[in-house]
Amino acid sequence: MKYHHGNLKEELISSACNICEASGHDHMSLRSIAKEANVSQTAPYRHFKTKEDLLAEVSKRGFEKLAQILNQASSQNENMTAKERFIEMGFAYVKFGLERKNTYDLMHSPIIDKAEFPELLEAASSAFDELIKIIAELNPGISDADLSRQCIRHWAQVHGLVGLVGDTKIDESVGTNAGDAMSIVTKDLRSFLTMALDF
Amino acid sequence: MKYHHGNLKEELISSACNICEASGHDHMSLRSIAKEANVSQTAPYRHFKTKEDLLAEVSKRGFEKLAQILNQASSQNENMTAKERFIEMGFAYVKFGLERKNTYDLMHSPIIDKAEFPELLEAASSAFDELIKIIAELNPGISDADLSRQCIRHWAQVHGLVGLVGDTKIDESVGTNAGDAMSIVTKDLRSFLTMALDF
DNA sequence: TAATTAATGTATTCACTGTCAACATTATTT
DNA sequence: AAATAATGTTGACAGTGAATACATTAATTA
Repeated sequence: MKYHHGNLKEELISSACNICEASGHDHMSLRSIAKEANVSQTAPYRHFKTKEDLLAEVSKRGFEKLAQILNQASSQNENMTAKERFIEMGFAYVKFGLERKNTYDLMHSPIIDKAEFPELLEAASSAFDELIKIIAELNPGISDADLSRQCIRHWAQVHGLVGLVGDTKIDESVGTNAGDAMSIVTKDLRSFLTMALDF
Repeated sequence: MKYHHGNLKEELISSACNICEASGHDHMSLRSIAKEANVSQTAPYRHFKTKEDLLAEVSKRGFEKLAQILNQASSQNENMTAKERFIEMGFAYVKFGLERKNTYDLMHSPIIDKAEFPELLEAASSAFDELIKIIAELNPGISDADLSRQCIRHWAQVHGLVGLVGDTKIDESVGTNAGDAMSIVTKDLRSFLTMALDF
């Protein structure tokens, strides 16, 4: 085995992404990440100033993936109406958030101060821009202020839904009112979104 | 100073609430909590099986406070229409989430497995029930399934908004599209909610 | 009331964490 | 070829949640 790894930074990020998705970011230690790359516990410090730096990179990739997924959802199926593509984006968003919940949690975790990571900020913003595009297309001639309001409104709708479902998913078995309500939604997510994202 | 504290459990919870609100739940150690109560580092283990138990208690109090705030928002001002009271509830919800963001984050943090804490589950559910009441009042004769859908929809709306604003608050200064949009919303939150929570 | 027991506190220790400083090896530049 | 920068390792540090064994006080019971 050679002393210099050659591609350690990339492998650390990839390991971090895997561990995060598999176990959640709170079960994520630099040591375990380093071990998965067969490298000493302090090797990551040659590539990341702090653990937060590495987490920010994982978060950034999450936002990039999300932006890509949203773009796909709206750009493929050109035969659909703008509104249908909008619903598809909403569906893709919630699907992403639920299927990759641990990553999604990290992306919105307060342990990463986004203001300190301009690239992360930009990745998040570019995902948001996908939403702006479709909403603008759906509302020709809308004012900038109203466009902003509608984007926030719909973004908050899907973002909140991911959080709620993720929170209450297990509760279904317990049988609280909230849990019951949630199962009704998740059983037909697309039709729920068609209702919730209506204007 | 006497050996037995007398009211340690309650003081630990209250200290934990304070530290959580002041510094966020990730800067919250059992040791610091114990120190604030002038007690040894292992004393909390006589009252809480694990740290998660204590955090769950803090979270529970947060949900209780939230339920109380929502109830107040709808029950005071009997002169308002149901719809106006509904908007007031939404406003009170977002206000709570933003003003006590660290507590709100803990309440929705995945580090606490709500399924393991029935009392926490019930506190969260009782906050949700406040929403059910007003939505049912607003839609007389609504089916149970539709009632669920509307509750989830509006709950997700305000929950998502708290998350988004909390996430992007600092970004305003950076001037991303998302940050700009957010400031438009927060400058007149009540009118935004009047739009976003409309049917 | 006196003795026993349960409740509630402390001291010590453990494995694990992020991080730093000092040192080793290899790649790159001069 | 020599000097330097990049990238790796070892060992240590303080802080963490938690377990164990022990000390003190409160509550129960004979």
